[in-house]
Amino acid sequence: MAMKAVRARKPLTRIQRENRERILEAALEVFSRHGFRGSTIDQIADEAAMSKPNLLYYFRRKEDIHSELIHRLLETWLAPLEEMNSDGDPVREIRGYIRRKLEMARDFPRESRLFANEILQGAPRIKSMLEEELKSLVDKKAAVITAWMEQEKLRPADPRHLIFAIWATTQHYADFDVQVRAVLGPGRDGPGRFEDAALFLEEMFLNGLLPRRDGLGAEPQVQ
Amino acid sequence: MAMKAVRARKPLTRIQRENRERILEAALEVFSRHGFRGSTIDQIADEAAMSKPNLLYYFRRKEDIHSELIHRLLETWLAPLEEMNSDGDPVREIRGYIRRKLEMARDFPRESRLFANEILQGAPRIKSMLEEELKSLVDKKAAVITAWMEQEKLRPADPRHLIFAIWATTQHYADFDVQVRAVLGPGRDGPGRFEDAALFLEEMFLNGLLPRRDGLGAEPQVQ
DNA sequence: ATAGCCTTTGTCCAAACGGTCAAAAATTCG
DNA sequence: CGAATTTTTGACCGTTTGGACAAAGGCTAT
Repeated sequence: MAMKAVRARKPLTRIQRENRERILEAALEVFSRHGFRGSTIDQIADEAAMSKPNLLYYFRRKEDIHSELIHRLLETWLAPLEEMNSDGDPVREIRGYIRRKLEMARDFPRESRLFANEILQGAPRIKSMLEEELKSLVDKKAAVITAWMEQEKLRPADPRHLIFAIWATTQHYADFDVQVRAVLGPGRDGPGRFEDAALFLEEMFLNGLLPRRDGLGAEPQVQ
Repeated sequence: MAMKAVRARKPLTRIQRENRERILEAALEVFSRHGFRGSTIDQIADEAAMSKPNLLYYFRRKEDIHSELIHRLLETWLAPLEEMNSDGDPVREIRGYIRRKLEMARDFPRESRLFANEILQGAPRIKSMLEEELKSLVDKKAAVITAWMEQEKLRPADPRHLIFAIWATTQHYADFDVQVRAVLGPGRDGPGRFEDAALFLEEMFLNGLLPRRDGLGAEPQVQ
């Protein structure tokens, strides 16, 4: 009986490392546009310039590729929030978080869309991770924000909805990129788009839309 | 002589009206979860409790169903922004817009996800509508907001990015519902979720996070 | 060089897919 | 009623899909 080696714990060869990366890169491109069900192995193989059986030599099932992508993504995804430091200046920390998330939307739009696709479809593959890891991280950071508010360094507000708002506004520039470009039009569209967004969001989250009533007239200084 | 539009060939029968609605309702459920490519006619027929050939008697192609849904949606979708009135009080108008959008996220989450799916996939079917109708509506309302800012009724800010921020934050509660629920957990989750969101967003958009420095309230002076 | 493993490919398959069609069943209408 | 029309269905078709497999082609260490 010919034994098919169980690809379990052997170290990866150079070719294996290279080709797995090529496949994951191609799969990110495809999955992020069409979602899991809307993507085909043929599309991915095509994108990776590889034959389908060859691709299936590296990943036995379509789902394995998707699973690997999603799991890698989550680490990266939580990092910016992890970085928010309870010892820092609240305004600086929140501004930094907004900036980091916006940079991720700019530099990793496919990852953002991959994630959005998964959530839109009901997060069938990562629901438990959301309920455990993500929830506990948000709980932790919500407590930090609440403490800041109790020290009256920030206005009182629901910290969880604040986090949602930061997620929503920043990821919007990756996930709804087509719409953003369409609305801004060829004139206003361009690389400066993210700079404008950053300026707007920082101002918005910190000061809101109401005119200031302190009679000082200057923009708010942050320590 | 002008001819009657092709459309008006025959009036729909009662059964046609009923079944077309049943199909569209089922298709909304399916498309909003899986996107166009990820959905199958069988799924939709199943959801509508109808045989596939029967369904195809009412809509010749899968794309026709999707197209009908998307076109119906867009009218509803633009309405809340249309309602924003340049004669009204800016704060009241913006607050009203946020509230209306949030109500839509609460009452029509499937429509929101259908739209999100379409945009995520690059808006292949509605790109031109975004560039024309949506863009011109946003341009119009951006001008209104700009005027408010010039009258110093609002702080100066990019009106288009403000509109994006309102879209993003409100639609988030429909599109990322699974994530929101997971993070809030069984305790904080519930119908009150949207009420909390509304309170947070209104406060956030209008006042921001910084403590007030107008010396009128009980909060401490900084500097 | 050559044995032994790693990699690639052509071929194949069963299921799922979008869609057709003719005929049966139900409805409408004179 | 019965005829005309509309609605429903089972059977079917060509294509696409995820995946299996054995055989062929490379690579590398001895």
